[in-house]
Amino acid sequence: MLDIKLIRDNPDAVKAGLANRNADTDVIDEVLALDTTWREKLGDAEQQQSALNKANKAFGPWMGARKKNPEMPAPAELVELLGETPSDPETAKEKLRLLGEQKDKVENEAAAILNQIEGLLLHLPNIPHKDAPVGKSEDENVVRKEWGTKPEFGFEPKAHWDLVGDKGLDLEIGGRISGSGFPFLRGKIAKLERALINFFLELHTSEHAYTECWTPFMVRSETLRNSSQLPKFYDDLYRADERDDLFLIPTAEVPLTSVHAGEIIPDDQAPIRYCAFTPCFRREAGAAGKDTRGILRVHQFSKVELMVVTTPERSEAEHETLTRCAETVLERLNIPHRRLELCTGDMGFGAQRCFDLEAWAPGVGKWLEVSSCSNFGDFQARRAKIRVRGDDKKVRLAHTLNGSGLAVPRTMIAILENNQQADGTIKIPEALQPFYGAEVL
RNA sequence: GGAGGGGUGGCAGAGUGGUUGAUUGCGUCGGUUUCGAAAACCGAUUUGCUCGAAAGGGUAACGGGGGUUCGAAUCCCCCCCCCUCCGCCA
Repeated sequence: MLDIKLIRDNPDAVKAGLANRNADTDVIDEVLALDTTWREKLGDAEQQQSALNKANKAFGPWMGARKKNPEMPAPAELVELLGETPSDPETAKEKLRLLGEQKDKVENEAAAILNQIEGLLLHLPNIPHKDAPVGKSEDENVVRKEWGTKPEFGFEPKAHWDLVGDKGLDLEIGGRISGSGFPFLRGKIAKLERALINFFLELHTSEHAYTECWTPFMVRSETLRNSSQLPKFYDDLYRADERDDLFLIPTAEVPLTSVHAGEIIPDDQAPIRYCAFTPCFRREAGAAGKDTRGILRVHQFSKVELMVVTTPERSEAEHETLTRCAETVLERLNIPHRRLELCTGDMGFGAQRCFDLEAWAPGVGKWLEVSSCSNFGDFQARRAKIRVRGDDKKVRLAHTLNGSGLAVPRTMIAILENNQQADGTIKIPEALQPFYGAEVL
C-alpha cells in the first residue's frame, strides 16, 4: 500500500510513478479530496470526543459526592460542555447522550470516508524505484547480464514434452485426475522433481544464510492482503470454498511475508532471511490459452522461495544478494541464463524494483522465467505492519524482498532440453547428481 | 465435533463499570555511587492517527468486530487464536 502522507505531500511524484507503470493517476486526486474531508471530520469528531471525555470523567465523582450531599452542584466540566447547570444527573445524562449521538454521526462519516480511501489505496501498485528503467511493456526490459553459452546440438533439439513422455511426465493422467495444468509425475521425473527441491533447499540453507521454513499451504484472506495478492488479484487464486476463509497459496511469499506481521524487529536482527519449499497454486485466469504445452505454465507447481525482511537502508544490497543466490542455482546447474531488469511498465504490482532470471530452453527455443526477484520497499510492510527499530529507538517500516530460488518446472525444462543427447537420454548436471542418484536420466 | 480454561504493555502477572494507557515484578536504557564492576538507590521505558514550523495538544488501542451505558480492559453478542480433557481420523 502507498503511504497516504506521501500522496498528500508529493502528489505529482506519485502520479508520475504510477504513470510509468501504466496505472491510473486520476485516483490520486480522488484520494486527496477524500483525505481532506476525512481529516476535517476526524478533527471535528475528536474535538467533540475530548469535551465528552472531560465531562464523563467528572461525572462519577459528582455522583459519589451527591450521595453525601444531594445538593452538590454539577462539576464545572459538565456545566461547560452543556452550557448550563443541569438540575439533576438524569437530565445531564440525557443531554450527554444526545451530544454523544451527534459525535457518533460525525465519527461514522469519517470512518466511512477512511474506508473508501483505503479501498482505493489497496488497488494502487507500488511506485517504481528511481533507478528502475522506465518503459511501457516487456519489450523495454533491460538485459543486465547473460551467463553461459547456449549448447550446440548435432541434431534438432526436442522440446521437453517430446523428450520425457516415456520417462514419467504424464500430462494426460494429470488431466484425468484434476484437469489440464496439473502434471502427474512418476518414476524418474518424479525423482528429478524431488532432487531439484532438495538441491535448492540445501544450497540456500547450507551455503546461503536462509532459514528453512515449512509453511501452511492454505492461508486466510488477511494473509494474502498483507503481501498484496488481495484484494486486486482474487481471480488468480484458488479458494478452498465458501465455508472457510482459506485460499491455496500462489507462492510461499504469501505465508513467509506474514511471519513477522505486526512485529517491530530490532535493526540488529535484520536481515531476516527465510526459504521454503511449497507447492504453488495459480488459476492463471489471465493467461488462458498461453503457453499451454508441456509444463511451461501450470496450475500447480513446486517452488523454493527466498524471502527477506530488512531495514530500508539494507534493502538494495539485500536485493542484489538475493538475486545472486537465485543465480547461483542456475550457475551450479550449468544452465545458460540471463538477468533481466524489468522496466516500470512490466513490474509486478507490489515491486519497486525487480530482476527476472530467465533460463534458456533450446527445445522450445525460448527464455523461460524461472525467478522473479523483487524489492517491495515498504509496500508490503505497510499492509502487514512489519517494522524495524533502530539504535535511536525510532520505529520505521521494514522493507521486504523475495524471489524464487527457483521454480521447479521451468528449471526442469531447462535441464532436460539443454542436456539432451542424440540417443534420447539426458545428462544430469553434476551438482544435481548426488541428489538424483544417477548421471543420466 | 463436544466440554472446560484462557488471550492485558518486551516478558511475567494484577485489575469485574468512573481521575486505569493501565498496580507490581523482571528485563532494557540513563544517572548517582565505584579505580572499575556488582549491589543499592533515583529516573526513564507502547504504538497508531490527527492538529502544530516547533514546543506541545487532541484522540485511539487491554485478541478482532458489534452492542449496552453519561462512562467499558471490566457487562452482553458474534468471530479468531492458544491450552486441557473427550470423541473421530492420518
